[in-house]
Amino acid sequence: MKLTTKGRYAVTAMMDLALHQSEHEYVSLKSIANHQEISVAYLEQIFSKLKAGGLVNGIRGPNGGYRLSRSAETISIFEIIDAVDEPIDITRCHGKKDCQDGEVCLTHGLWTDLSNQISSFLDQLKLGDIVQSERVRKVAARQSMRCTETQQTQHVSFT
Amino acid sequence: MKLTTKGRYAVTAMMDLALHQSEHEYVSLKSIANHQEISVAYLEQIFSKLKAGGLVNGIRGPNGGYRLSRSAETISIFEIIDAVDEPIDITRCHGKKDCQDGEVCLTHGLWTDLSNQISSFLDQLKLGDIVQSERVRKVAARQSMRCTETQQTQHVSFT
DNA sequence: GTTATTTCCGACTATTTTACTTGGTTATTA
DNA sequence: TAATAACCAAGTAAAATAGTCGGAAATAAC
Repeated sequence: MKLTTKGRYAVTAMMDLALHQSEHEYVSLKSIANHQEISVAYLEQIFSKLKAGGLVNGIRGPNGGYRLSRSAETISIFEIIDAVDEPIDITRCHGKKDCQDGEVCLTHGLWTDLSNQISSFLDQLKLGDIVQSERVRKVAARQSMRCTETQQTQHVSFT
Repeated sequence: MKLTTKGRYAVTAMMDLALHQSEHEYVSLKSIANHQEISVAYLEQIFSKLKAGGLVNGIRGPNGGYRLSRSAETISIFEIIDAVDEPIDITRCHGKKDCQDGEVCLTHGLWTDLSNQISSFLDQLKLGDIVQSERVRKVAARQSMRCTETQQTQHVSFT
């Protein structure tokens, strides 16, 4: 798996859903866009993948929007990132194990170990855990108050 | 930190050094290039960073090349990757903690936790550990026998 | 039934990053 | 003096990323 801004946006947006879907039946992308300073168009792209991954349900029209398809406690961060970022394998030989003369490459095991390490960490972490945390609740409360402000361009460097 | 093919090449090249510096006083980039199917020019770029990071010593001229500056047991995989790949911070706000109205962003803690998780895993892993492994030794032995073969282009997808 | 809202969808584009190559210079040994 | 090999700066092609744009279809409110 890969970690890009798209993946981070996805996690942030899913947290926004988890935090606000008690207030409104469905949460619109517009409101998420306001909270998180991501364009609606880009959120659409992200949510089409989240929907394809079965993580959210969407309905159209006025008062429409999205909901989590399951409880936040059962959705892992891994699932979210995995749904939006292209899967990649960290190994040089694409997991084929025959990158060099039909044998595994020198560092094959190292990269698969690392990959597993990251995946398992993110899979243990549930959306619900993060939403629970006190700090997140505070930030969310603050964000609710300031929904329309000048957009800052975020120059993000993690690809 | 970032994980790119350059970082993987660096680790692989460092392993090659560790495996062969007992045979020759200094190991040339040419020989590494033959073993690992990386161009000498690209290896030069990588080694200039490894040298700047204090991980290797190089000397010029015939029979010249590189050596590990310390024992393989004391060099971590983290150090190697950190030396060649641009450092990046995984958080949206560049670690400033004031990405939104002077407070931390919604998922700030999540990304720093993940970043720390990855770094600590890679820092515990020493070059020596990997060289020790039986499998690696076997692959290295095989590679020693086939130093001049047609170059395969490796289409790597982990950025 | 018309209008506003919102998801849905495909294609397009600018920028950045990656993964190299090229063309030299300098040091060292034989 | 010739060969070898590190050293260095800059350039480049391809890929990936981070979006935008223009519409179409569904639904609710009026």
